[in-house]
Amino acid sequence: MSRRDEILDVAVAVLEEQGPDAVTMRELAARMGIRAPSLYKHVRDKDDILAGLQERALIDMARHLAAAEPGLGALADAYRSWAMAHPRLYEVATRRPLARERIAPGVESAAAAPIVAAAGGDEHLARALWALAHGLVDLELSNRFPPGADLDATWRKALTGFEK
Amino acid sequence: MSRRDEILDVAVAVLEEQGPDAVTMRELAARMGIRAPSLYKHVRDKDDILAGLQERALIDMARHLAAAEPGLGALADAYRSWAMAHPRLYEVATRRPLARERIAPGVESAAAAPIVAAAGGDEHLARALWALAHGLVDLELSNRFPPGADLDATWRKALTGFEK
DNA sequence: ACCTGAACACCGTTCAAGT
DNA sequence: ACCTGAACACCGTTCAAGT
Repeated sequence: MSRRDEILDVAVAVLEEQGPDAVTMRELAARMGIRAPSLYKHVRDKDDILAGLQERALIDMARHLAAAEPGLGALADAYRSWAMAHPRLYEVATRRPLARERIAPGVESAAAAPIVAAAGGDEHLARALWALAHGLVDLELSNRFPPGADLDATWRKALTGFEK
Repeated sequence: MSRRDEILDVAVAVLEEQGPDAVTMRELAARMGIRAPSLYKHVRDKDDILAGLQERALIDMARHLAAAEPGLGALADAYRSWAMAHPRLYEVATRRPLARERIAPGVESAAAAPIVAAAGGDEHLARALWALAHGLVDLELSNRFPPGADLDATWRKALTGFEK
């Protein structure tokens, strides 16, 4: 395992245990038993670390979506459950531009593939479905729905428009 | 105009002209001709300023949505066009938990009202529509769609599922 | 090849003190 | 009532130097 991958492992741990503000160069270094400046021998800058987290999130999410049962409902469940299991990682992965030049080719399309398949190949439908799922997840993660809202029912209602 | 409102005016200007990272206590103070510590006499902390921006965004967006022609398509256009006209403000307003205790009561429901009306009072449908619009806007603002994607067509396709 | 200490240019925030 | 300077505890990052 490369030193860069070790740094990313630590970053994931800090992100999930202490939240995004705790992901500092000094904290990552401290967990590895070195000093912050040493990180720059293995990583270009902090943004490079965040791009690495984004890539990992996309890869893991792609695997999770690909493993879902056929059908729009199961895919939607998979999308939501992955996001709820990794809320901080989901935010890091989606609330910033895709670092296309820093992420291995094919990762983006692999994550999109199950959605495109569920849309029967219609790219506009696929984007609409993705936006719908993302919007629901993003608003839930930001606590924007009223406390006590029945979000299962909201998801069901949301999908009715798109079920054939 | 209260000193707090002056600070919020400056914050909006900095946000739109220089981006979110430039919204620092020192920069706001400098634009007002004072020092950063002085801001704390008029504002509790930086989060209070962000909550103020969130409130302003919701109020302005509510007015804009309420002025839309009847019908789902016009409402969706209004949502998207407000967000694209104030992209930074949209992000500040939506990418953080609603500061319910810091925002005047009624602001949240006023912003939601046009969407609930378009949903014929169905709260689940209203949330689904909101999430769909938010997801499309959020992904567009984060540059997540492929360059050159025909997003007008995506919006049209997205809404077909919900038009009666 | 990998790590360090010292340093630079920043942050948000507190507080005693000035007018 | 409003503003200030000095200070504190942080940031990301660079760089010469050490092993």
